[in-house]
Amino acid sequence: MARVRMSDVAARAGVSTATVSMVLNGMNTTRVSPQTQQRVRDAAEAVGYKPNSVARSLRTQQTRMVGLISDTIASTPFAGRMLAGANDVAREQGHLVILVDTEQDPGAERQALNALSGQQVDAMIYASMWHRVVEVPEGLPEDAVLLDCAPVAGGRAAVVPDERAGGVAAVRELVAAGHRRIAFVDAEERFDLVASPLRYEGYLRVLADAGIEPDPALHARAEPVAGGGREAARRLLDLPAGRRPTAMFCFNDRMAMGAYSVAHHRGLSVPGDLSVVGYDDQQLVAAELDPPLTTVALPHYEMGRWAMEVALGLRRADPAVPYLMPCPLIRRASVGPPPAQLGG
Amino acid sequence: MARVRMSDVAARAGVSTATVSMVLNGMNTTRVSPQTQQRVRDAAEAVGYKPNSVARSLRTQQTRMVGLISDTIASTPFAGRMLAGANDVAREQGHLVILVDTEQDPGAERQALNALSGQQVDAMIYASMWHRVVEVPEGLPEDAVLLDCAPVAGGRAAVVPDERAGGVAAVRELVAAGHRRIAFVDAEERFDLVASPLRYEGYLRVLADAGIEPDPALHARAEPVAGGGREAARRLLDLPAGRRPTAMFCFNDRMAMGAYSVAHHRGLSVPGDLSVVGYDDQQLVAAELDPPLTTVALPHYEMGRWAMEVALGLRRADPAVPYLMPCPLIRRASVGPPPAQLGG
DNA sequence: AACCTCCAGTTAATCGATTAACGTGCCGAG
DNA sequence: CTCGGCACGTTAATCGATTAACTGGAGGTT
Repeated sequence: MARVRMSDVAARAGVSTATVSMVLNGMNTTRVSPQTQQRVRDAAEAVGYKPNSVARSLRTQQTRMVGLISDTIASTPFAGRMLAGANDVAREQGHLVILVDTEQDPGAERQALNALSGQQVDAMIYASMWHRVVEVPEGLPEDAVLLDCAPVAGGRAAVVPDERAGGVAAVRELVAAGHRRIAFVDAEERFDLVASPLRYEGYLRVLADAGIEPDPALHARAEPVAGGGREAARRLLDLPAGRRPTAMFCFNDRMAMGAYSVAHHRGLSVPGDLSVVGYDDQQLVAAELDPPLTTVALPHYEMGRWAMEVALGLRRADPAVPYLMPCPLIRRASVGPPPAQLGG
Repeated sequence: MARVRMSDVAARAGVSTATVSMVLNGMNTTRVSPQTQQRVRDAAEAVGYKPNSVARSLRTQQTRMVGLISDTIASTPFAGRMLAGANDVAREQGHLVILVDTEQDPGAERQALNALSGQQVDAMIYASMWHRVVEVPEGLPEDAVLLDCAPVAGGRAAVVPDERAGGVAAVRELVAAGHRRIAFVDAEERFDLVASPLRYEGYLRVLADAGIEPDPALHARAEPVAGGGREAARRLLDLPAGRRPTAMFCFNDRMAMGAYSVAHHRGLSVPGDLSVVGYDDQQLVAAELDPPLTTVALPHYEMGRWAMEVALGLRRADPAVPYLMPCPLIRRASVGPPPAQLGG
């Protein structure tokens, strides 16, 4: 099972390895007669020749591999779509991706950086599995691309979701359905959670455009999980009749799940009595809720593609400011007009 | 920014590259005086030497990289945990993993196989993102390890979840709580879906052990998503009072979600009126349901570790039969005793 | 005839490490 | 004195491809 080398092909075709190399790579084809080219190709086929990319990489100083460092593959189900986007572009370009998970351990991060640069990767992507601001690790190459995170200091190519526009789209959907008392079921404050304030800005903007006075009581914060969503939804639905929201824009789909379950416990129908919009378009969740959840999708696949395209030089990025990837609104069945008795 | 080579270190330390290599790799250390060793190390440090793994790999014929081919990174949120397990072991062993997603396209699969073998990977793992029987792609090395799938023809190292034991654990939990009318909310039949019949076997086994006559009406099949779960749960709860189940073992967490929502619509409380056990322990879902779902975890992380350990020769596998990884029962709050009026 | 130009390849250096085989100087034993 | 052996390294071949520089001969020009 010894691998067959180029010299084996050369011997069989009765030429030098230089000729084999040229023919197989299509370089300087004018210098080799068509007959010889065919002989070489036949020989390669016959012996089952597969080029050794390690040797080639050593010589050409290009590995056609890109390193993808991420802080956590494990803990989020979004990772997959991001990897898929990056992977697809890499494959289209004949590149391979080396995946390293540092589990947010700075030691592992340094080690990974070393391993990848030792491996002579052609490009590098540094990915966060949820949108945040990161301290760029020392030793990350200048031309590395940041994926789903923005560098504290700026100056790097980066792509993040356009959270504000997403918030706008979500709330606009609710306003368009006729709602005026719209709650924002927000996540608790956290220094590195950049999504929350941006989505809130979007929310406020739409209210302003619609001439709706924002009611601070309708901005409920809780832990961004289903339990938090339930807690916040309860507080909101406990408000006196006139101040109670007819719609909730939730920070994420899990909080929306919580809102659903409180509504159902109180005998409120979604969207008959309460409209809900989520965020994330979480796989295997948003579409599975009853009714299916209208939500804003986090463009993980697209961001993955973008990052890889920039990394491979297929697309230019402005290092001054992160690229904002649009978050499309996914219309399902959790938004309807506000209930009639409150309309009048 | 030219990379520094071993010869640079050698020049600075005033020795040959052979010496540098020996010192830095800790080989034959007796043949180099401690002073020289120190000089070499200092020189390496001073010039910031990082070994070039491409060159090393060419020489040693070992790349310290393992190829991980998967059919779909994108479409399942389980992928992450599997990758994480594989990655952790690889890292512990100083290996890197090259990830290739073939998107179940046989062309891409062949291409990936070529790319990886050309890349001279030291080992290879072929992963499916859900448990099934696969036709091993032509060209997959003999010593590749199958992850979350079993080869139709056998004869390969492989690891899959122990679905039967998982079914046993789930149903035993229900029996232990006092239930005797236990439904199995199953997936529709599908030739390559191996989990369903095995979980059903586990279910039947526990009933037999407990002396409970299985009722065919309690084996409900539907599409394995929330909608299917709702449909099946409705059929089951429409059964006449005496035949109605007091507990449901659901094929997956999504079907369990469906069962929850039907129960709630009918004013039934979980687990007061209906106990539910799921399967998968789906991230961001099972624990977030209200009440949190008791379920059987799919051991993705552990299977990922196992596969990588076998691939790297850390552990022996029996190629005759897939290794069955235990599926632990995760106790949360959806199981209780059956309602009293049916107990007497 | 002398010189040039193509054609159709070949030779050999090179990428950056690893490692088997080979010095050298010095000391002690016989 | 001379040979062996050790301590401490060095030389050079090698991994498998790529590619700049070269070659040998046919044919065309002046």
